[in-house]
Amino acid sequence: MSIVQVALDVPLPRLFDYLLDIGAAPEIGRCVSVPFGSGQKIGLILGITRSSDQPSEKLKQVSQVLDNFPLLPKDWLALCEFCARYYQHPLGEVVHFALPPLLRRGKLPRAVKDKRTTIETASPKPRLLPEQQAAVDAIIAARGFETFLLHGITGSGKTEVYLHAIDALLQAGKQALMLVPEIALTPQLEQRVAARFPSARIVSAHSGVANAARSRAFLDALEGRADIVLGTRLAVFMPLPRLGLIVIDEEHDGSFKQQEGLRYSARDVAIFRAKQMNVPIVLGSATPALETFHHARSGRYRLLELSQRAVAESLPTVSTIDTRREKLQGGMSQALLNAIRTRLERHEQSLIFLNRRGYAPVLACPACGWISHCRRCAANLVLHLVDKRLRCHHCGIEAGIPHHCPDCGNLDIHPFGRGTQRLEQSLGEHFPTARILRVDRDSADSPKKWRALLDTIHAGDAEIIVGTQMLAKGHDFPKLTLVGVVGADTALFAADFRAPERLFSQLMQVGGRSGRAELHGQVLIQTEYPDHPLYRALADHDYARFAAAQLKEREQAGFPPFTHQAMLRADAPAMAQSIAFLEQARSVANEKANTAPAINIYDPVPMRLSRLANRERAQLLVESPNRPLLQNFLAAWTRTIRVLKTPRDLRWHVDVDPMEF
DNA sequence: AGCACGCCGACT
DNA sequence: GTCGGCGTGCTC
Repeated sequence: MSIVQVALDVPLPRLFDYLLDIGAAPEIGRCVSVPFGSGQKIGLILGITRSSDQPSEKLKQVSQVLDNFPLLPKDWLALCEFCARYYQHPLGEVVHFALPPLLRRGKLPRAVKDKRTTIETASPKPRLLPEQQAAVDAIIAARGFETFLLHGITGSGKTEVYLHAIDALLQAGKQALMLVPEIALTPQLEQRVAARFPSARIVSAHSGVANAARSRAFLDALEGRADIVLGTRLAVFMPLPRLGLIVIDEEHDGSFKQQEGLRYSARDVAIFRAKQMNVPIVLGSATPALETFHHARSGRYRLLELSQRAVAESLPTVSTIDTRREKLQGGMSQALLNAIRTRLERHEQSLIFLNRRGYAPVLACPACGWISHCRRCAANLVLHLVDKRLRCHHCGIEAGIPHHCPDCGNLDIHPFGRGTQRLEQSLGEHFPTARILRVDRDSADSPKKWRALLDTIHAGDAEIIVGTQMLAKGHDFPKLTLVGVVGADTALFAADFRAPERLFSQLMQVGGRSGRAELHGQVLIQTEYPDHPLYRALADHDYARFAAAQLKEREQAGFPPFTHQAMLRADAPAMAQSIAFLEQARSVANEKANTAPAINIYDPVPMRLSRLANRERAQLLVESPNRPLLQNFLAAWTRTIRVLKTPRDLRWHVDVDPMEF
């Protein structure tokens, strides 16, 4: 008779001990069915012991060992353990999250015949430019774990580098894991990979894959039948016994961070995994995350540059339109209107890119350029209209709303970025006969509608497209030669310190949508800050200069990657409850932090009201320049918070390396 | 998170 | 007298 420690899908940060009779040999990684409370649950054996902390009369018997289930490998379990520890999430929940839904419920998918379509002749391997070849050679030559940053401008052929590296790997009998952002996982990419490796078994893992297929893909990967796993962030949990290479395409993309439940960053988990499995990992982007670029500069990652375009297209001309001296017409300048008119005459397409993602509104003075800045830290104050206060989302300091500009006395101060709302109507008024298409979350709220909109654009049935970030990536519009950018300045002075980084990346991508070999592309950015370094760097297509300037600012301000952060968030029916909980959590944190110096605990801050009715959210930031220290602190802190008495309808979570402010 | 137990209001 | 509201406490 032995005792097994079982991970169960319950939000409790511990394992549960069960008796297992001698008839079945206990194995770590084995699925079991156990009695739990009044019911029955599926669990995973993570430990085997002789004794238990629990009194022996409380121990129940394992009901059934699911030995027709594959044994989950040790490295996969270690990956789950890492995530549980790093993201302060119950291990049982992590293990179950990492399993596909069918297996999670103790069911095996029905076996299907291998319906891999045999393609007659593999699609040819294009010749590589010297830079691409050098990158491929460096990746192939890696002995064990090494992190590469493949920094390549739009059109420089990053995907070809991945495919060549994967090719070399497959020939060595290894498996490859390739992660792509949510939206980018289009059938096109799957087809391209499939056409390139006709004899390889490729499996997909993303939310669009049905449950049974996802479970089969998981088993194919686990049992070594799959050669290439292609998927979104959740694919980072696919077990791969012969893993030889990990690729993260568009590594800067926000969709690699899960924003609920287990708040993991698939990019960071993948790096851990590469290290654990001692294999190389390639992070690819035209605009790497500043964290990644910082590591590449410091030599921790190896930088591979692709500076030449592999395709016969020139980069678009990027310039700014100074809107300070001009009365805008429905949010648009005369220069932008003229540029659109020219495109209409030439039967080319224009895209008006609206930057109106939910950036927290900051108060600004249009006369002198004053911005509501926090005097305690490097962040900007956010306008909360509900209670007419200005608040710092970083440190929590508050102030009233000034009646006039504190610098120049101007009475007409208002939230930044106002005035882009009317843009669509006003386009219609200026160009009454033009076919205008709006693409945003409302007009493209289903994949079907989104598809239809893209088809309309491709068919050339739209002359002016008005859209948000949705249009920035993944699609080529052959007749598009003008991108007008409106409302970009909000990101320069947003409360979120990552906003400029995202803006740069988006504008770089959206600019890449315009122009072809024979049709030169143009990007026009309307701004009140035409000399801002971000726009200047963009005009020069100089990511490195922009990144260096941003990193300098981040270092001075003490923001990531020069510090590590975690956010405690709470939501409850009333803001007062959320704040009260965070205050309580802060006071117990302060006690702990006394023994751990170099941990900064800020004040609770109400978040701007969430659209979800009747829940009000607040957050509390914790920082440390020392990651292990922060980790230890968080582990002890969450243990204490869990036993605090809280209102029934209050929920809280910890977000490690948060991306939302 | 479920799910049971438990102690106070309107009902076949 | 009971059915049922959801507060609180436990799950090896």
